[in-house]
This record gives sequence, structure tokens and C-alpha cells, in this order.
Amino acid sequence: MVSGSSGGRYTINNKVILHIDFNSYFAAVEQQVNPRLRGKPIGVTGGDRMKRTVLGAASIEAKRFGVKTGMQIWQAKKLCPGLILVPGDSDKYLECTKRFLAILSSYSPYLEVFSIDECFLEIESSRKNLDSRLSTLVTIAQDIKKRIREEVGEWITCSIGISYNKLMAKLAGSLYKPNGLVVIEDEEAAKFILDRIKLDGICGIGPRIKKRLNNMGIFNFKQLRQAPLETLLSSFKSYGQTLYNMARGIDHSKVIPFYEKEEVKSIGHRYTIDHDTDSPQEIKQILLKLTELIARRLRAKKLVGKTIHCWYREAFSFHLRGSEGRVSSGNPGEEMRLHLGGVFKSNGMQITIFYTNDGLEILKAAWKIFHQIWDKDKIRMIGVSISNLQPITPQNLSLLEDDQKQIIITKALDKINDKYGEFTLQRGTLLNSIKVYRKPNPFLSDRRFKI
DNA sequence: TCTGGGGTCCTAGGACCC
DNA sequence: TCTGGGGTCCTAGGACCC
Repeated sequence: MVSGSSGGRYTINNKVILHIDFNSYFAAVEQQVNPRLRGKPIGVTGGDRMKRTVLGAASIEAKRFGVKTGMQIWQAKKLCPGLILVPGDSDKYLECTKRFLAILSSYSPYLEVFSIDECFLEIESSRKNLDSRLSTLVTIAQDIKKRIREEVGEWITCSIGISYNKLMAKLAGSLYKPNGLVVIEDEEAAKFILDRIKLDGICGIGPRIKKRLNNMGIFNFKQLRQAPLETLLSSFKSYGQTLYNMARGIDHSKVIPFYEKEEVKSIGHRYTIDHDTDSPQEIKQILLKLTELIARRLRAKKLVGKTIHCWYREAFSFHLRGSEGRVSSGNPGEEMRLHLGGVFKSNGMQITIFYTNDGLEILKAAWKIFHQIWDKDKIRMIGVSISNLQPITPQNLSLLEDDQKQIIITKALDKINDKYGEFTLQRGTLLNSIKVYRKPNPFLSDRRFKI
């Protein structure tokens, strides 16, 4: 527990924010569901693929070997040869999330869902006396942990950060893992902590911002606090104010309860192919799967969208990088200063069409974009997304007879796919698709029937 | 042998309309 | 003749989060 001021000096702030962050979440759920995985180093993968994929989560046991979320599988295996790989199952995790959210919402209606394994809870805390106030908060946090253990599962643990705003609550939650409980009581305590963490130890400063700050001679929060607001504003525009506030532990953002959250703003899918390809036929097949998935999600949410974004990532290539990319004079004994850096170049474009939630319409647009931007080089990843979303209204859907027929067919397809799984039934054009992958994967199911 | 996949927000410039 | 201003839409691209 960190407290900057003495008990008597505490100023009343009725709102207190808890950040609840579940530890090694996907891995913990797998261990909860399958007792044979408990106590063992496991890594949750994105599916059945082993190539060109990364770990979605690592169990606490795996983390002891240095295995981390986001790590490539071969890398993780190298660190921990006994790593057990478990294919991820998002429905399972979502189910578990619903259960812990139900528990948390009993403490306060101000519950913001931040991600599948993270949320903010705003509670009232009116005790004037610091000590009794702190003990109340700690009691609540411990009670939450206990209920989750009892009602969701003993392997599901969380770290809780408590503070006077979201930024500091999240920071507090990140300080002690797993199963931590940290309180950052006030701005004085916040500064104390900030001066002891790295710039990118806070939510909102990533590698790029950190590098830009470093280039300005700023390497820690103490130095950031000394930077004049004008300097930050001129370098980072409006984000300069955010950085200025961060260094002082200030954050005005509100806890937005789930029932006040806006609808999604975009829906997209991307897919990394397990080999590099320049086959238009293969690329089109993948686009077709991606756009069908997007369209089904739109229809499930009763939405239509009109801006289509399509982008791809080129195959890995080596480039000589900047000034380091020189070969030395060649004098004997002189170190070769040839630095090779790998680069993934991406390329994309977006266009706006008429509102739609039809897979083939989205495909047409995506394919058109792809043709315009593709330089015929081999690619490793392709993605599509749709934005500018709106609820379906008679105005934004065409009422032409052909379209009406199409809507009826689509509805029937959705119904069957909902029941039996993605791509059980597909449009005729999909049935001629070439088999791209040897391993089963969500984009190419073998359960295909002709209508 | 080589880094996934789902999102959000912000900025800036151009086109176009009134 | 020659040019303001507000507003909206569209697009590109960057940065961040989990």
C-alpha cells in the first residue's frame, strides 16, 4: 500500500476506482476447466496453427521460464521446452468473463468493461478518516477476490489496483502480479510511484512515444514533469496535455458503465497466411472468408456499414537500415558494421460504398481495393474492416427485389451457420474454393455441404 | 526461423456545399 | 472579379491498448 500523506490531511474524494485485472487470464481459465493443466507451464495459442502465430497467454508457471504473452511459439518453446500448448477458445473465456462481471456489478453499477480480462469499478467511499477508509477499500477488494475464487474458480485470480482515478488505478493494478492488491492513495503517492517506474510502464505510453520523449531528453517521469506544457503541446499536439497530466498522476477520464458504452465503431478481420503467397486466387479465397465473417457479425448486431478498408502485409524482407547499413572499409580486423533489419511493409486503402451488411458486397469492395494497391509482391497477411456503422433502417438498405431475395437467402444461411458453426453452408461461389491450408483452421472448415 | 488478431482515437489534408 | 468561413465527408497514416 502506498500512501503519500498522513491520515489527517486527507481530502474527501467520494469516488474511488478499482482496476481489476485477471492474471494470465486465458491460461488460468484453461487450468480451471482442465485440472490436468494445473500447476503446469501452459501457453494458449491462437488456434491450431503453430507457424506464424504468437501466444495469447502464458500460465504463471510458464512465465517463470520467461515465457510471455505475445511471444512466438518457437521462442517460448526454447525458453520452456516442457510448455504445453493449448488452442484458445474465446467462447470459454467470454463465459468466464460474464461470470466475474456479474459478481463485480453487485458492488457498483459503475462497472466499465475494458477488455475481456480487465475492468474498472467505481465505488463510493465516504469515510473521512484515511485509515478506516483504506481498511474499507482493502476489505472490499479482498471480498471481491474471495468471491471470484469461490464462485468462478480457484485458479482464476486477479490483481486489484485502487486509486483516485482510472490511470492510477490501472497503474496500481500493474505493480504487483499475480494476485496483487495495491492502493495509490493520492497524487503525492502517485508521484512517488511514477518516479520509480519506466515511462512505458503506464497505459498510454508505447514504444514510439517513449522514443520521441527520449529524443527530447526525457527518460523518466520526473523529467517529464519538468517539461513545459508548451513544449509537449508543440511536439505531441493535444496528446501533450495528456502526457503533462500523466506525469502528475492526473486523469479526468470517466468510468463508462457497459450500458452507456457506444456500439462498436468498426468490425474487421485479418489473417496471416502460414506461407507467403502471390496467388490472386488464394488471396481472393481468404478475402472471401474474412468478408463473410464480417458480414455475419454485422447482421448479428443488426448493423450496416459503408467504409471498407483493405490492407495487406508484404512478406518479410531484409533491408539495409539507415546509417548503420554500411559495410566498413574492409580493413582486416575491422568489424563489419552491416546491420540487417527485417521489415514488414504494409499497404492499404479504404473506400466508401453504399451501406451494406452483405459479404459479397464487402468482398467486391475489398477486392477492388486490393487490385489497386497490390504491387504483385508476395504477401503474408491480409485484412479487411468495415466502419461508419449504423443500425439497419429501411433508408440504408436497398429495397430492390433482387436485394430482398438476397436478404432472405442470407438470413437462412446465417441461421444454419449459427447452429452448426461457421462456413457450414456457403454460397455457391465459395464451394469451388481451393484448399489452402493443410491444417484445420477457422477459415476453412471441412464441414461443407451443398445446398 | 522470423512478429497474431481484435479494436480505439487522433491528425491532417482535400473536396464539396452553402 | 477572385476569394471568406463554417461544416461535413472522405481518405491516409500514426499510435496506442489488450
